[in-house]
Amino acid sequence: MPELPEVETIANGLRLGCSAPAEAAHPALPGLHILSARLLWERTLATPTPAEFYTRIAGQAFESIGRRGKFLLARLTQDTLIFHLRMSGDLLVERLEAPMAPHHRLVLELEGGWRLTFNDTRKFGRAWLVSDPEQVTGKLGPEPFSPALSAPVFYQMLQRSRRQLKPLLLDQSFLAGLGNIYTDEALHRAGLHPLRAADSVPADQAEALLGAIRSVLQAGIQHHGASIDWVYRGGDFQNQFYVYQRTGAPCKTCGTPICRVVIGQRGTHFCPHCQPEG
DNA sequence: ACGAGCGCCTGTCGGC
DNA sequence: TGCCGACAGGCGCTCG
Repeated sequence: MPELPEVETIANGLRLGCSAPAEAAHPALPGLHILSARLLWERTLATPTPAEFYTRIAGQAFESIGRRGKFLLARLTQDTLIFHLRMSGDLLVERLEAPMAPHHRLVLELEGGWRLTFNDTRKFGRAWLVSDPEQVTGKLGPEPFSPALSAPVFYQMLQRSRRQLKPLLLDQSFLAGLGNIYTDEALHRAGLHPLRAADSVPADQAEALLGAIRSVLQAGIQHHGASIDWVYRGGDFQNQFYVYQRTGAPCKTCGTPICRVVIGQRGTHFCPHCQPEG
């Protein structure tokens, strides 16, 4: 579940805790101490070595929870613990005595009988424990909601690239946080073809694209993200899709069947009428 | 500088 | 039923 709105949803849950359904209730992380760590799949930990990780993280406490692009950042007493969920990662706060679900890859034992678990079916997710988060997030492009990212700035960013819009928007060093779903949805809202060359987009359409990116991400966050397949956390943005996974279905705007093509090895969905080429 | 291909993993689904 | 390929919300690495 790992695009910006899903990571934001998970970060909010860890930051604020949850009291609602009793079986999912858990405390907020900030303030809680980490007693010990256990790695169940070694490659989940990008850095440091497991031995150093265990000794360094024990005794630290969570201070704050943040997000940068698709990275979730947990600021600890001394270091920053960073997660990237990739395709199937998830973070859960559970009772220590609860049975261990399949696919748990990293477990932090917390004070008060709780544990933070990183669950990741496909094992693509990664964790880092670093003193400076820039070591991990340093190459990311701007945050989509950054006030510094004005329409003229975004237009200039597009002008500097001749790449196709779809792969460019997926490039995290260009803009941080978009993935396959929200890119397709944003391009549809902006009426832009995914193969369109970035430097061919005029200023007014660049502004519309930035607005579409922000509105689709905002809608995703308001719906607590999208829940697809086996990964379900209560989000329901999947019911709001206009193009993603709607191949052959009528466009909600004009009725034309939605097309699916492969661009940069990623399934890409668009309306050939609302998003004309050139 | 860029795109294509592949590796990393597990699971589901549709077709035969 | 069983097998097999395609596909999946990501990204880093090669190689042209």
